[in-house]
Amino acid sequence: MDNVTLARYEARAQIAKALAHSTRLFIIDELSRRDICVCDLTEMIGADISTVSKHLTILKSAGLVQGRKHGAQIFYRLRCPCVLGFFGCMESVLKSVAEGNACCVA
Amino acid sequence: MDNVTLARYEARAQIAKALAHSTRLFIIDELSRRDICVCDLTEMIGADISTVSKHLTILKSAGLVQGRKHGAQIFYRLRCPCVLGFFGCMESVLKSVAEGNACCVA
DNA sequence: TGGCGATTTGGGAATATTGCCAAATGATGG
DNA sequence: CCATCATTTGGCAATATTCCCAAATCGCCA
Repeated sequence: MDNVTLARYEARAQIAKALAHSTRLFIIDELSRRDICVCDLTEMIGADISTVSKHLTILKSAGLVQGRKHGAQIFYRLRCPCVLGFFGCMESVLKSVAEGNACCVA
Repeated sequence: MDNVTLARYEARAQIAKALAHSTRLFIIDELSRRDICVCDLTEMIGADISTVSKHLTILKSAGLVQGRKHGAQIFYRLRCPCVLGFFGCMESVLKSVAEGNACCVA
């Protein structure tokens, strides 16, 4: 695997890593419904606000969300709704594993 | 976030984690073209065979690939081709980040 | 059965991630 | 300017991941 190819896969892996945490998946799911500020997300999640902020930083670095200032608050929004398609795929995988049968065909 | 909801997100995160490594993304990409045995994958990747075997174990535990014995070799195959859709999404994200414009709309 | 090639497992060191606290920064209104 | 609320950053301990080597296992054939 040459360096260019490797770099391509690492860039992709960075996005997958951003999705590889339950809290961040929750955030994306909620942001798919509406834009939410950090303090509201923090309350929903129940973790320290600095923890939530760092999760948002990871999602932002991956290009998945975007922050927009509104007064002292910062509202986050989903930048790439296509990731939601992946949620559906994850559900089919989980379902097929649970049932022991084949997975989605395409 | 109640426990049931959390468990659901953690199950999904497990799948995202399986995709969160360049080597494993490479493996999935190759397996989308044809079934390949561990030794061939090892040669393509250029890592220790035990490392490749562990990557395959992670993908298998996530329900993404499946091994099939053929003599002494084990051929792996993609169990859930729907993950390939995520590859396309990752490319749009990367492209939109590079160009600084909006991402995929759906 | 014995030996060989293919694969997995165990173990451990290097590295990365997670999540809290404390402190710094930013924005707003008095 | 000062106080206050919202958010980010720094730092650190706990935990998880990665990857090599060595050893164990598995399947086949002589």
